[in-house]
Amino acid sequence: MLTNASKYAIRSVLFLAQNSNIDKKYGAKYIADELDIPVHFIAKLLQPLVKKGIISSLKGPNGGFYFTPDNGKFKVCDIIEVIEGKNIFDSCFLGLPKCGDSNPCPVHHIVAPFKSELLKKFNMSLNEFKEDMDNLGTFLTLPTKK
Amino acid sequence: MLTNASKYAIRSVLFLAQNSNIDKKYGAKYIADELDIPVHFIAKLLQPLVKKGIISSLKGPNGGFYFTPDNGKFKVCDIIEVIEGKNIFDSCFLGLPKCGDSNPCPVHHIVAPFKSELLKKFNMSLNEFKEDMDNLGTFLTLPTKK
DNA sequence: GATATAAAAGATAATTTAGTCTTTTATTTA
DNA sequence: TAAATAAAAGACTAAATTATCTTTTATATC
Ligand code: SF4
Ligand code: SF4
Repeated sequence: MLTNASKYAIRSVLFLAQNSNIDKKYGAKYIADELDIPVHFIAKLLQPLVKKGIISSLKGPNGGFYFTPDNGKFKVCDIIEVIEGKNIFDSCFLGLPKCGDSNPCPVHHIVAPFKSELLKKFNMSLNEFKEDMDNLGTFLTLPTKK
Repeated sequence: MLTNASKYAIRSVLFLAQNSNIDKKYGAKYIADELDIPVHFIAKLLQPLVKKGIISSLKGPNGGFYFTPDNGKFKVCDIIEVIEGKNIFDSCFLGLPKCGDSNPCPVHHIVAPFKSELLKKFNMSLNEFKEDMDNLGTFLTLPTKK
């Protein structure tokens, strides 16, 4: 459903949202180690996200990637869109040509509500999403690491 | 989540389950046209399914692929396993290393029940699955075609 | 038995996704 | 202003997925 690229990107952005700010930046190397992602790969992925404004970065010593309240106005969906190009939630489960509520496949009643719940979640702003994680105690970086 | 290969295979098997029997066989060409799948690709995919016993086939004139009550004892999961190699439902949504009920990611409460429902469905025998489709009026081949 | 038919088998090609490596540019600090 | 640092940019390699093409084998029918 999601490519590795998207998964990596989402986790990285959320890591920055939770742990960084303008005075506390993280290099690609650190993020890669922390989230167990190939260094060069994540470095590439973060570039377009910076360009889009979903995360911030600064070159040079004491530079790195970081997150500002402004960055938090974007949504998880935006990350996916930047990385994948477009609507990843178009192609559905069995890849039928013209299906949907009126022509449901055998798993539509399972897939459709799942999709809409997920989409609702992914349409939250990153700031909200972060709040939620704090409140619900959900994790992205696992406790075993670091 | 599922590769094209799996999707194609599932749809083809279900098509045969619904429409074929030992006296009514369908060639790869027909199936491909009907389900809008590349001919050579589906022909390749069906081979291992026959070998496994999930569908039946006969060479020569009047030959083709078909479905018997015995074939119907297999499950959708078996199709996926044959095509993909193994447990496709292992790798999860955000690809975290050590997550789960006790270390949930932000979407675990959405993904976990979806996964278990889907797995329940895919663990039904193909005979049961077929029954279900007839009863619920769900489709795989769309009415527009043929 | 010869011929036609259709699956089985195998080799190959194209595309997408994943991952790596090198060079350039911006920024800080000494 | 020189050196060090880290992102940005770009070129490249590898692997998996998707798809195509060709040859062989089994079966039915004439
Ligand atoms: S789950 Fe719904 S949208 Fe997805 S393939 Fe089935 S019918 Fe189509
Ligand atoms: S949904 Fe559950 S199993 Fe899947 S990545 Fe999140 S925590 Fe892990």
